[in-house]
Amino acid sequence: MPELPEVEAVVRKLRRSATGARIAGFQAFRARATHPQTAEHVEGSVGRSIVRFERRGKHIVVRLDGGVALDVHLKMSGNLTVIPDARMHALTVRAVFALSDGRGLVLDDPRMLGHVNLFTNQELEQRLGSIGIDPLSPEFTPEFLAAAAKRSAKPVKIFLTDQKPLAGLGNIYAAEALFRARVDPARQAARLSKQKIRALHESIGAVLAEAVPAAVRSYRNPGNHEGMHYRVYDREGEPCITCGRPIGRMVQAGRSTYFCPRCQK
DNA sequence: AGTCACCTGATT
DNA sequence: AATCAGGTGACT
Repeated sequence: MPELPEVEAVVRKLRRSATGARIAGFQAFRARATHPQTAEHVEGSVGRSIVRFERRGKHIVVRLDGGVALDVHLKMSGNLTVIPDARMHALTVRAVFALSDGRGLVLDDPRMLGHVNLFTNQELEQRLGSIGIDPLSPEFTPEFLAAAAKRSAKPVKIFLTDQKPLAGLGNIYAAEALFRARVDPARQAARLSKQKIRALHESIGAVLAEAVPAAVRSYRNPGNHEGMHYRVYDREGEPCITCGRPIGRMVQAGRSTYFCPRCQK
């Protein structure tokens, strides 16, 4: 279930369990798992060690020795985890990196939209070059948000989920941030007032500050869903926690946007 | 910026 | 049987 907080949780877990591990083998069970590359190409990772894990927006970057890196994207339903025995993986696992200690680093994705690619560090920079700044980084300031919004011709919800200005927000947390800032998702990003920009900047930070630890908790023990409580997402028809009126849903760019028609104007 | 395509699985 | 799903890239 990956937007920025979930990907961050995955990366933190991998850092503790797989940093320094050596890749001893690679197998893809579906061609799609390495799209647009071939499995043979990704096999170029075999024999290399994992130097560190990074997150770039919703991408997981696995730096290997020798100046190369794996780029993993989980899309809608993927997960990247370490399992105790590389041979004992679930049916939904689409690709396995066998580690030299017998464990497996696996891309698990029932929907098969996620993929893993191998690039040189240079190629990767090229590829991820268009990705925007991270809302958890110090570069994410109200001034940055104001300047980026001014350049956009899109409704603010589409602007927030476009990964080019800002990388990491998706359908859930964009809606949650807009609700907290009391901003109408359909409003043109370029038309937001200074105050609204400031409020939005603050609520993006607040939403992520709540969502990251919640995601870490739920990934720690997968059975127990101590996930975040959404204020508007997936709550169509339920009362707004602020005004009590029913939460609404509209479709923007083919995706549901949940919002309070009264609070967000 | 909207629509479809990529896929499977859960829900109506 | 039809619709929907946390993402995104390729069209139009």
